[in-house]
Amino acid sequence: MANEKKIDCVILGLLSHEELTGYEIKKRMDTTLKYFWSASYGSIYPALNDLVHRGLAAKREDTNSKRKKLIYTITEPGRDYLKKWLSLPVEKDELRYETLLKLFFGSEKGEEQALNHIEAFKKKAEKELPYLLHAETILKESLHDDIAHKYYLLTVEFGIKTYQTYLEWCKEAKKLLTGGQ
Amino acid sequence: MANEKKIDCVILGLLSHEELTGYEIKKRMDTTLKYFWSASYGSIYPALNDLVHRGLAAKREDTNSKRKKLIYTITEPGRDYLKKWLSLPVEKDELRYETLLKLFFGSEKGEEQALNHIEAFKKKAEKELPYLLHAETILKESLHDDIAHKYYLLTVEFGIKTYQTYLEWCKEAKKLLTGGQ
DNA sequence: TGTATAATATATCAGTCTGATATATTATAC
DNA sequence: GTATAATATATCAGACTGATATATTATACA
Repeated sequence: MANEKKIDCVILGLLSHEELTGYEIKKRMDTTLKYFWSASYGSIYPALNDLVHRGLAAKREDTNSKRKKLIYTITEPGRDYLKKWLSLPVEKDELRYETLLKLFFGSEKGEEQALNHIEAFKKKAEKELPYLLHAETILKESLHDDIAHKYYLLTVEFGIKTYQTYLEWCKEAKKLLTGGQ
Repeated sequence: MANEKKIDCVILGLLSHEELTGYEIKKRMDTTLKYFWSASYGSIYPALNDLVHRGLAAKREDTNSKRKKLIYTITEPGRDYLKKWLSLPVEKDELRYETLLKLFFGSEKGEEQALNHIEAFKKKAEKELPYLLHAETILKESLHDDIAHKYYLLTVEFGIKTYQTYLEWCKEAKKLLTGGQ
């Protein structure tokens, strides 16, 4: 009961908002959710088949479009399953930063290498921030159009705050390494 | 060449500082590294055997202690392997927060449930912060005793800054949900 | 009009890693 | 004296990634 497969829950979550193909689910992962979650095709497609088997999602072929397309929707049991999972306490929040790992063992290679990793980390944060700030503007404007927007905004604000903190840390980290005090 | 197994690199990193048993490696993971990395016994023990096979680590039995103990050390090829990995660019920094996932889909269950998840998240951050602040003090005091301490401090400062930001976000998130905007 | 390239779409698989479990010994608390 | 915690190694089913395969449709541009 406590160990729902995460991939099932994310997919049902996305399907609770709109009907989607496997390909579109992957796109949502790589754009909207990527700041706090990710998933590969290797888990999405098998999970979709499994969800249909268990009656939590329904599959239909799109006859309108020329391209072969399998569109998935959430069922009532699927919505119940999602709600149950949402009300269970969070099992795990995990940060897995290779950058910090390489810095932790950094004395083996020295300051220059460490500074390179910090610079690369800084560039990634600088690149992502504009997207989050743009999402913030859009969501604030349309906050009352859809109840869900408030919840999206929560996660966007988290991203903005943490990325800004990352940039501050980069500055301090460089100072610490280059011996400035 | 580009795809070194992460578990091998972390273990070699830890062994580059001191000789360790598999059990002690797991303890380092669960205390020092847990803020940005994790690993299970199911990957540690097989990896240790593999590292010995490839000549990157050496194993010896501890004859002093009464308890059966297998102590691992890093070899010169192992140190070369570690240095090579440290100089390669970071492949992936990943944040995987179930809390944000549940908040993103939060409209399905409503504000109360979302506030519960935020409260639990806050408590976790509040619980971890003192350990990081304590580590900061210790490391700052002993900064010149060991070159490695500067690099440890880098990761501790990252933890402190991000956890403090999490707490600020919790406050804002609650305000946003309870309509105080 | 042809054609190269990008985007859409589904699917599979070897290999990595987790979480759980099993087993056994030694130290500590009461 | 004995229950419990800590030390120590090991294995395995199942989850998930990253890569790859395959095919179709849309777009760019010459």
